[in-house]
Amino acid sequence: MNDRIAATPPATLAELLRRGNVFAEQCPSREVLKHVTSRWGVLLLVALLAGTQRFSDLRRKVGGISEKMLAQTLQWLEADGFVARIAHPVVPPHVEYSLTPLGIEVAGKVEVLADWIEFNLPAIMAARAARESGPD
Amino acid sequence: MNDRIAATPPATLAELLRRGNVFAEQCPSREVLKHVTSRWGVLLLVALLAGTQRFSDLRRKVGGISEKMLAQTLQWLEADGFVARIAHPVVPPHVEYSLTPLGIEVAGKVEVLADWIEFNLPAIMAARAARESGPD
DNA sequence: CAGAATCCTAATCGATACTG
DNA sequence: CAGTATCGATTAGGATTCTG
Repeated sequence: MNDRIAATPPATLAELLRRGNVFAEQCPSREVLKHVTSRWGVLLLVALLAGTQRFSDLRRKVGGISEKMLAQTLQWLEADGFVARIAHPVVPPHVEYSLTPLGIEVAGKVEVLADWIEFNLPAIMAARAARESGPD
Repeated sequence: MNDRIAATPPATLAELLRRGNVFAEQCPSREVLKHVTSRWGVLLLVALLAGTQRFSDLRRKVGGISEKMLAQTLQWLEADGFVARIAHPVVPPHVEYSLTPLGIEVAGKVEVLADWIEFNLPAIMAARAARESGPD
């Protein structure tokens, strides 16, 4: 990755940002992060934590997702090595999606974030309300 | 929140997805998640972990961000209670942004995710390469 | 059933210019 | 300096149709 900032030794994204470098946008990780944190990426990853599922299962489970977005997001995640796709060559096509070991890990991180937000929603909404009415 | 699924007792997003409900899209947490995982939201949160900073500092530090997006994203995060904005009423305007306690927490989760990706990029790229050439 | 292809709309983003 | 306003370009995303 980042050829031009390769000199910086042990740099996580966080490190880079703290230092002031931050042209990490030309780094592949930006792309991966985008897939993972995309609207449907988050939901699909968490949904797939429940185990192997078929295309239509996911479509039903995730809800408002269109076929197009489902297919596209699955392809992103597959290309990133997070999702494994297994197509059974039977007459009515049967394809199963599951998380790879790598995918299980990211999905875990995403789930932590999503759950934190869900859990802290009351506090968040409270802070929002307090700001609106309170300290004008 | 979610009036219609209020019956479900202790439901995290993950729980909802695993069960098959998942119409969490009409839930405020979807919005918060969107702000937090947005392209610039991620970067700003992590950047702000370094401490209080001014508008132009953030603009410089985050890099490719436009003024518009910086202002907008900061407003989102402020409205969600993650960022505190302090404007000093001096002649050349001086405004400082920092994370609230709540913001420090989410930023931490986001940082974990971002760092995981950064750290595992080699493995991700390897998986990608292997799939392209290998098991046709 | 799984998905590719097409078309189309609405939202997003970025650059520029302007204001207090 | 710290924004807001506006506009054009890009993109995400949805609905529909078609195929193996």
